[in-house]
Amino acid sequence: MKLATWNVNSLKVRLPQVLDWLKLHQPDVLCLQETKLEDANFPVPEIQAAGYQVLCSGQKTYNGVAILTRDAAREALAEIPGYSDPQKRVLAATIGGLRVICLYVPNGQSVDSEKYRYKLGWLEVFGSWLTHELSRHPRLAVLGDFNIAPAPRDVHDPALWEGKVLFSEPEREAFCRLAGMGLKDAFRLFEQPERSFTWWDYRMQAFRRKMGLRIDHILLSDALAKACTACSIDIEPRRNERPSDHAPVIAELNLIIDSGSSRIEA
DNA sequence: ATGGTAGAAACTCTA
Repeated sequence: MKLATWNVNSLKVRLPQVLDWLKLHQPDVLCLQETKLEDANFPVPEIQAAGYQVLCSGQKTYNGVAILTRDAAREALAEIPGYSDPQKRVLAATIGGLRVICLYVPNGQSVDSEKYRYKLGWLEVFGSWLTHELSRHPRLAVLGDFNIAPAPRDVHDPALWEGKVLFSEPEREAFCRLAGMGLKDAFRLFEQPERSFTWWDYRMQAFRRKMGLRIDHILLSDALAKACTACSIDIEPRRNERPSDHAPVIAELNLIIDSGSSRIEA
């Protein structure tokens, strides 16, 4: 089975690209971020026509997450229990015995900003909830835009980015804390090309100049990491006309979803 | 020196 994540930066603009991508890659699950749509305006008929069911939690203008899934989802949750946040950034669902969490971590703007403090606080709260989710769901995957480059090799110019938002030490520590809960960075389970990134700023021709960061991730619990056979970044959509500034990330798992019995078979 | 581009929305904010 294939799990994927893509920050589309407006689903309204990117819907044709998403439909093309679904057809080409046929993932079992696709997590979307920055849909920027209220749920009432989500393009459900178009997604269903492509063979996917929709779970979404969105708002006007900013943020918004969704999970597109071939198989039925249950136990959907659109907020971290006990943490009321008007910003729609998290969506969890159980799909055939697999717990999937789609997330859009706050960007943080700059390290001296109120938004940066919100980001670190958000990660703290998310981490506590994740501990609880992991205790209930050994087969768990967290996919999304983490807005954190975990290591120097995930940044085109680590010296330039040192201490900057997306690569600052407190953010990297927060990422390590999540990974330390028994989650594996699927991308780093395999040998990868150097300078592998998932986001390139629209400005200064960053994509053409290969000035990117790897900030979109798929984290897998140990049980799922053992079944993971590949993980890659698909940079092709970043070459499109009117592209998202992010590329999709795909993980392949040697598992079969059995939605009838909600079990997973190796 | 704080640039630049894109999206949504509404003359600005967020990334």
